[in-house]
Amino acid sequence: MAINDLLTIYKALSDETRLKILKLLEHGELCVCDIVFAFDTVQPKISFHLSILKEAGLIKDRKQGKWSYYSLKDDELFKRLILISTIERIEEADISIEKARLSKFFEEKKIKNRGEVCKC
Amino acid sequence: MAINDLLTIYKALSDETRLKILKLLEHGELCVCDIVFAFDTVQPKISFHLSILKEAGLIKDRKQGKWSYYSLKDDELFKRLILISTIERIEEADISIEKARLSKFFEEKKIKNRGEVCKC
DNA sequence: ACTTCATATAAAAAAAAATTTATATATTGG
DNA sequence: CCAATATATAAATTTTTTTTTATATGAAGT
Repeated sequence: MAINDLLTIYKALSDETRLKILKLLEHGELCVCDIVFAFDTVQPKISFHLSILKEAGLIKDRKQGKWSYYSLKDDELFKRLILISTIERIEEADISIEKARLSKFFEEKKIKNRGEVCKC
Repeated sequence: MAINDLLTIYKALSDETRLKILKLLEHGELCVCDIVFAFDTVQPKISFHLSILKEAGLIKDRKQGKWSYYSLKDDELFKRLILISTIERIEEADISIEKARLSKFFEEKKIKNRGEVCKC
């Protein structure tokens, strides 16, 4: 592994928002708007951070209709190690606000869609 | 581990000079002037990077006379994991120039000190 | 005490990264 | 085809990090 690949990975992990995004993706994929809502911020900011995580090979995306779903990409051993040990080390207290917003967002979508499968 | 500790560690690892310093420390302690020579650069720059690695708890220092000797600090499990997997992943090709300079520096000191124990 | 040498620290300048704001693309439903 | 929505991209601004330059500290030898 060239030193530049290492640098790209560590730089990707050197930002609070990005670490938290990885933590939120712990249990499965989320679309951009989920994450935007979780952080109560603007969409280009989240897209920017997602692009850096993707560039580092730590997440992957899947397009479906208008939506882009992002999830962890841990197919390489080193990245799996990094992801597992990093995500495990982030305490619930440090992500609880974002998780709470996300739950609320999911609730709202459920109500809006009358219990139907999530559209976003 | 609070998210800020993780961030401090990953930020410390997000710089080429610092990764290379860790690699150079793989086999034991070095003083500041060794590292300055290895990188063919100025001393405040190296002191700056050493302070960031130390702040992150990845290296420790030991003062002896005029000299400061730095070495890896892998007493915590997570940091040991990070250090081992990081240093192991840096290829020889990416550090060979610095190592060559360092060897030369050691040789010069040996000659200067007539084979006596390294003073710096 | 004075000078030299190794290192640290501080201030200023330069470079890199993140955020904001605006705009573009592409998909869906009418 | 048109409007609405989700996301991406670009440009401008702000913030953070790194580098450079200058100076300070502190130990060792004279």
